[in-house]
Amino acid sequence: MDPRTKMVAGAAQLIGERGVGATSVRELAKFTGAPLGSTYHYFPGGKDQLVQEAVVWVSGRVEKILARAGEGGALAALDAFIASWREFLITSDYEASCPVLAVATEDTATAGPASEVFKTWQGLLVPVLQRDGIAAERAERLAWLVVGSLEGAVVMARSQRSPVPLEAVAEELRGLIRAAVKP
Amino acid sequence: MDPRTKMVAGAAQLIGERGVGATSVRELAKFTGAPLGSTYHYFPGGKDQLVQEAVVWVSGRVEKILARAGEGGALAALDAFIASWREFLITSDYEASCPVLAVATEDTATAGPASEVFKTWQGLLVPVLQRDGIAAERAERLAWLVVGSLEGAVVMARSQRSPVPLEAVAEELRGLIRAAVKP
DNA sequence: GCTAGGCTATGACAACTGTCATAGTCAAGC
DNA sequence: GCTTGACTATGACAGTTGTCATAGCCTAGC
Repeated sequence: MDPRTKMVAGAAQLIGERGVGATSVRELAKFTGAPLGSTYHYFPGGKDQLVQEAVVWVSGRVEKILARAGEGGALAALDAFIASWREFLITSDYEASCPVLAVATEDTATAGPASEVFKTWQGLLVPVLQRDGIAAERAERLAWLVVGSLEGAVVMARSQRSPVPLEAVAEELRGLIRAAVKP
Repeated sequence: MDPRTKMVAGAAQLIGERGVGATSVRELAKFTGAPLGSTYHYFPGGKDQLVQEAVVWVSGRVEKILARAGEGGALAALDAFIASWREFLITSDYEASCPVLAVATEDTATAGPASEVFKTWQGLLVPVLQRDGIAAERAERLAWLVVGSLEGAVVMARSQRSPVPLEAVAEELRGLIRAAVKP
């Protein structure tokens, strides 16, 4: 893994664990084994650029999951989305939450890309829901519910250090989508 | 309003707008019109204590809303919960999101109280749902969904600078609770 | 073998952070 | 009127932050 993207991935991880403010450039360099000097070689835009790239990097991974599973229908997309968050929480031992949400919560300088990411995820879900026979307006709403509730559930699961909030939300979401798709 | 609680309230506001890391003690003092020296007079525990008190202060307000509206049944509680977040977003002109979530997202030093707050909110909702005839396990899950999805929706609405995500989530939540209560 | 350029190493800078000590103010209670 | 104690004002501290300049390394390409 090339050192540049290792820094981006490391930034995503650290931001997910401690937020943007508590993630210093020095610490990130140490964390990824890169020299501090390299940071401004790879990222002339400084910390802001690093944070932004971390956000789009995370978004790219999620988009891939969503796009691939979307072909299998709404329930498959939902399950894949849920599973990826579950795995994310478990492999981090409930230390990390979504870096995109962390960025969106903090200062507004780098919040632009984060805002687009949320819209992108929601926008990816909408046609999948529609293809399963859900009306456009309802699909828009349901897509917001799925993205919003899972983002919220991840924070709460991490904070409780327990899978319960995520699984509860997942179960209700499944029932709701199943009912919306069926009739 | 006594200057001490003015600092607590100000901390809650600033944390909701910029996160814990980006909220400095000096800025908070200036923001609330209090002298810097007073901070450590009122809060010998330093910034951590301030952050913690801000979290419980916010929680107290929400608990009061939830408890009062809960007497009117599940739908009333839900509507009150939604309304309070909507007002929160509008009066801050979509600059603020939930301070508790901001704390929970960032460092783990002060995350303990935030974690309890989420559990408290969820726990307040459960008996209200049960009293409307929803089975215990389902009520637990629905309560997590309500708290989690609204927390998520607030972040996304703020980030989109638009009420759409919140209203979408609100509408779906209303439908779900209405259906769960009825039969 | 040598040279150019991507990368590293080191160190510095000004600004800011949380924290605290100390001295000063000022109103309430005797 | 005086004293006590809550509060304010000021300034300092050590550490950390983002940022960048400069000097060195070290590997491709000729």
